[in-house]
Amino acid sequence: MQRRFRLSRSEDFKRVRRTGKSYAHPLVVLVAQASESHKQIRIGVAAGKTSGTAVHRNRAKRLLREAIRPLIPSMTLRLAQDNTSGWDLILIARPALAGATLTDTRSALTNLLKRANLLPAVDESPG
RNA sequence: CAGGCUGGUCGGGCAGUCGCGGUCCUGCGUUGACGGGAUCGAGGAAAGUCCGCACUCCUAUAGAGCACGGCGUCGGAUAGCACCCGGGGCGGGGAAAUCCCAUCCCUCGCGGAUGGGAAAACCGCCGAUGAGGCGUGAACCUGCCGGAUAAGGGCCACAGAAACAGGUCGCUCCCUCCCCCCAUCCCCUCUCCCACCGGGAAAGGGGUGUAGGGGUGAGGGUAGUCAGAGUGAAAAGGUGGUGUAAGAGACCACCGGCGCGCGCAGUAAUGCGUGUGGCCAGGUAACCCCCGCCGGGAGCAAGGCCAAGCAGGAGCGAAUUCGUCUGUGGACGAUGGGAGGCUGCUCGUCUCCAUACGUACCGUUCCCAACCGUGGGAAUGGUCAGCUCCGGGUAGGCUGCAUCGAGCGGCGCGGCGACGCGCCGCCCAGAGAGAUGACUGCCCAGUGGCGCCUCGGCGCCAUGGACAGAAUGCGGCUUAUAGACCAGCCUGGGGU
RNA sequence: AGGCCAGUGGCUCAAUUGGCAGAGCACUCGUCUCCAAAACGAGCGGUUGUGGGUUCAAGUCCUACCUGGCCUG
Repeated sequence: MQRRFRLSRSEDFKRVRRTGKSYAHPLVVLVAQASESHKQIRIGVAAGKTSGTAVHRNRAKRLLREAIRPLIPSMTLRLAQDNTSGWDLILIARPALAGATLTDTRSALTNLLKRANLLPAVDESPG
């Protein structure tokens, strides 16, 4: 995931965390909010101190980025279908993510994105 | 072969696919939220932040004093360092294996577990060289380091007479008093001898007590003394003797410690030897303190630059008439005027202002009323178009900041070493919600299982790689770390 | 990045100049009660966060580490 698709501003994080809608999973938490200022998907990744030391925090964030990377084209397709505006997403790692594999994380993310109505429900093979 | 210690190196490798960040180059009928290529991309600790620096600001080549803090054996190394290197002193640790014995267990053997012990030689230490004693004695590792004579203060619980110094108990000496014993003297009784006036000897009892000797007890002393006094972590050198009224380093022999002098070794700390002196010299300075040395403070979220905006500050700053309506407070319109925007300037156009300053608004102080909110009065200060200049802090962008450095690698030389010098070669991560990841295959250590035999090797299968992620940089230290390899040293056993 | 503080029984806290680790609540047992509660009495419960050091002696002093919390911009 290239850097320009990432959420990086501190005020953006605050706004999404305050007004966005959240979806929880034992491995990860998704917070999503529609945005009118741009027409794309921006994704921020966070791992708190409860995730462990710096090694574990970095590993959790890499895992989340690698897991959501193949799901971005489906989401853009879905947004093109709805002709809606852009979306800001935040993925927050939970402590159990340290022992998870890539496939576990990817299925968890697919589940969350379908619940958030950000993936085409008909498409059963993402990526 | 088994085990130990120390030092050093590495910290999985190769290939493929997808993905991320930096730099450079590059493509275009589409200059894009576009594509392509090359190259580079975590560590020995990046960590903790315990020290020392570079660099930046305060703020100026941080210079002096005080306070405060840190450090403190000697020499060296270094830009610097308290922790680096090499010495010195004092202290602590130092497995197992081998042999023997005891007990227990079992698959009964040259078995295992636990506990205890270990000769000679050699070595180390104590002991004047010795005799003797102690030690299964190693390699090696590790903690600490100014001053408590001869600046001063504090503290040393409990116990103990006493915690550092005079005194207490005690031991002596002297004086006084009481008592006892002995000797002298006197008297009485009995026995024996000479012998018959009597004398002598011995035993027992009593009395006297002046002078004499000894002992016990009590009281007292400007007396001597610290040998002894159960305690305690610690009690003023140790052992033996001389000596004395009693004692004591008071004196003597040997030894221990400290100070001073000399000689030798060493740059020095210090060590060894020797002479001498007096034993007055308890511990604690990781208690205050004294001596010597060092330190200005803050930190890359330091600091610099940029655009916009805001708080705030300073300054400039114009003043006409006419008409209509009216509740006479004002409102509207016109004319010209003022300030500014658009522009390089003029014209033009647009916005705002205007006798507006008052029965306005905002504060402060005082008085009155009121339960409060508040209201009334007085005094006093400020504001009332707009523009110009200065101008923050935070957030944002650029920078500091990623190639020139206390830099890295190799070789050689010097040094025990930390390290230094010379030559050659190289440029080596740089983000900013924070890049180095994921998957697959093979190999390499390691572990487990199975099979084969020459009994420690081979083959197959499965499993499988720790601690940990740069954020201004660097040098030490500390802490975490699966394992692998190399070198040196030491102990024990076996073979030759 | 820098600075500061704390860690003591299950919980909340004391411990003066280094000198026998304590209090309240909780728990257990007993008295009281028909039974509880309350009250009263007794008891249990500690490697003072961990390691090393100084000292005769460490909760206290020094040092290294671990955990938790707070402050500044």
